[in-house]
Amino acid sequence: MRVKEGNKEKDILEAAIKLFAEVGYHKAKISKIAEMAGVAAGSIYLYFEDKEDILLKIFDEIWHRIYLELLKIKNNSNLSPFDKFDAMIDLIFDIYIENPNLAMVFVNEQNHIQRSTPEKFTVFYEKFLLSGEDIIKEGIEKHAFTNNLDINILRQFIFGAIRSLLQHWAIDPKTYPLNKIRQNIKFIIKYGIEK
Amino acid sequence: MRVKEGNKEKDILEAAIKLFAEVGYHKAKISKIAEMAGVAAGSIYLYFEDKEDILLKIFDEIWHRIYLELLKIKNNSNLSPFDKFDAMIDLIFDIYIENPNLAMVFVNEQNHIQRSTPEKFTVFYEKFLLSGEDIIKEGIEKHAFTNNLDINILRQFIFGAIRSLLQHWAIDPKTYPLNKIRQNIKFIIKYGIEK
Amino acid sequence: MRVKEGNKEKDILEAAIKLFAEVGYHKAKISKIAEMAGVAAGSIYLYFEDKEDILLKIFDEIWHRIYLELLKIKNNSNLSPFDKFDAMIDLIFDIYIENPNLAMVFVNEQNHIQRSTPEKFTVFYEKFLLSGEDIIKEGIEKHAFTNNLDINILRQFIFGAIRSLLQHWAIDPKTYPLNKIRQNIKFIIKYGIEK
Amino acid sequence: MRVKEGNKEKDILEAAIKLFAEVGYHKAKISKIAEMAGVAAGSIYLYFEDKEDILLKIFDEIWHRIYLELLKIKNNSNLSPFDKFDAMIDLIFDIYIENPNLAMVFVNEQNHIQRSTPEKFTVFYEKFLLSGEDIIKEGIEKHAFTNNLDINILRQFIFGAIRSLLQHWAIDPKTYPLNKIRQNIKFIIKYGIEK
DNA sequence: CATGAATGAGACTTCATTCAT
DNA sequence: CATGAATGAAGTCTCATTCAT
Repeated sequence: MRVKEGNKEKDILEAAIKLFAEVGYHKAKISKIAEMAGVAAGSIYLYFEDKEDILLKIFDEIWHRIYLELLKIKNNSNLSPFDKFDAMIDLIFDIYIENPNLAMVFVNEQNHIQRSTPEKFTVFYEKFLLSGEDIIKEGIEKHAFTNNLDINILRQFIFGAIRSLLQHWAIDPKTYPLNKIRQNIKFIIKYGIEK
Repeated sequence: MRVKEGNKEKDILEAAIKLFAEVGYHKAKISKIAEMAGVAAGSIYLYFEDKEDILLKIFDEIWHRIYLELLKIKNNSNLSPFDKFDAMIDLIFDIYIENPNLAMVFVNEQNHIQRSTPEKFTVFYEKFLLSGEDIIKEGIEKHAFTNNLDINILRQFIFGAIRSLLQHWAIDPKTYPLNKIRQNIKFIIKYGIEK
Repeated sequence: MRVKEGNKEKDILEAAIKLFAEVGYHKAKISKIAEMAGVAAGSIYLYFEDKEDILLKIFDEIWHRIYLELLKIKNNSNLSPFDKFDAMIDLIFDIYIENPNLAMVFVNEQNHIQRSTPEKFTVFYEKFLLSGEDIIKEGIEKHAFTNNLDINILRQFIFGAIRSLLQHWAIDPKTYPLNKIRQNIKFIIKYGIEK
Repeated sequence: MRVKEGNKEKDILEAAIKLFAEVGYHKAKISKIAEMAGVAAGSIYLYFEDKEDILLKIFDEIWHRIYLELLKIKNNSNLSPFDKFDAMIDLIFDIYIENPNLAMVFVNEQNHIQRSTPEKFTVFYEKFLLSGEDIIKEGIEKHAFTNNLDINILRQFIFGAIRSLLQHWAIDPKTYPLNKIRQNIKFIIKYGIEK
């Protein structure tokens, strides 16, 4: 009959996302996360192995959600390759509109965590990439997308660009309004800059 | 006996670039940098204010060089907008081909340092961005580039994409060969993926 | 439903003996003892004041049993001084044959607990020593034992030797088989090593 | 031209011996050792890997010294088996007379450290035991010592007894004066208690 | 009596930085 | 200028103990 049933882990995760977003993973102190989550410092270790495990679980959650959504898009036979492509871009944006702090953590710490403990990094990231690849492949096969491009490179190109822009939006939303970013990204990737 | 004179600062900088590339800024120890540079740990503080100052100077040097090169390109009236655009892409690539470790530091730590002490961050980065903007503006004015895009967004789009790809190349050069990356980037940005 | 009644304290004590034997007092965690005893961690504090109290009660039980047995031996007028001496040695061995883990705790932790909280240490230890002293005194008075020796020293000599050997037996029973140890101890103490 | 050359490590070791003797290894805090040694807490880690390494080095030093002395005794062809035996007992006593605190650490912590990290435990202990064995073997071969005893058991018997007595002496030197202990030990081991 | 989630004091250890030489 | 031993603040994590249920 625990009153807070299932809430402490979430509280900690949310506090961590907020603090990681504000000061970065390395400057975020466990004691501060605990304070923000309204729990004792030691309690964090009831839910997480160590500090890095918090970050790992943040990414696991993000990528799990993104992956599941992308799967729906990929398997939706009513959508054209370009529809799917647009939906894929929207997907990422939508999730981060919900939680701008998550965007910050996502863009700033993924490199760190992925290099630091690649073996523990969420499997959903890899699955997501593969599904994204499938969508692009389908576009090429259906002659909607050019076949002049390497899929690996294209994939990283797109996500690198998005990541960078989300980061700037999170810091300075006025110069980089989200809808404009979204439109611009879709436009460039489709048509390029050539007039 | 003046052979090494004036080299210590450079030695430290090079050692730092190497180590930051390998393990990241936060896990790089001053004592290790000193060892790699062949100087005493204390000597680092003769040339740099503190650990962050090393990173700051690395970025200052990079962006200074890039900026000066971009200025030449921008002011070269023999080049068409697309020539200038290509040259700008090449510029970044060329510098990192020289020093792959620099690429790693560049892509992994710029966010950190830029948010951590924005007031100290190199002025050349801003100058570089402005010059890049000028090149794009010129392209738009000369009706070479589309005017459907926001310049700020385009700029971050391009650099985000490049940064991400350089990072992947540094980790896994076989899957992401540099020349292919370069060609693909130029192609997408110009023409997009639509067939 | 009174089947287990009164057993929890014993369960905890047995679990503690096992764990203390395996990893030592300081590395034994209350939570692990609880798990091994099949009770909740908090329940341990219903039966014991604190962690040290568990150890105290283990020693209390051991020494109480040993003391009572020794009293019987001491007061058995049918036994010669050497019979009593042998019985005293056997007594200790017999108790530890029953429970090797107890031997480990006994030999490893007695020093610690005796120094840490001497005021709480079991009274039966002191009583045991006094009874042992009586047996030796009787042997001297009856001219069975030499009177060249200090009783205090002899007492510690014997128990130190036994403790050390029990410890080695517990770790490596093949090199130190219990019966051989027992015989050897009796022999040395009686006759010494001189041929 | 360091003033304190080579002294800090010794200061720390001596402070650690003192504190380990007083409160035991587990209750001894690094910060307290540092304070007693007159160094900063962090400085301890310039000389020792971690807390356990301090204990390891204490034992390494003790056993190294004992072993070297025992070697001299063993190889001294002027000594009879009993002379050698007596010298061996004296050896241990002499070293601990110099430093009673060392005796405490020796008797209280050897079990702990030997079980905790046996792979790191000093090699000199093993060498010492082997040399001690040789002396006993020689005594048996020369028909000075009885051949009714197992060497392994005898060896542990002797050292267990000595260790226990040293411990009591360290706690309560009046009841257990060192010379008396020494004499008694030699007597019992030679002749036993039988009159 | 029993539980076990929660606590929080406290320990070890790291490492950027200093400063006497 | 150069050194590198020394510093000590600060951070992560552990675990005996408590207490609301």
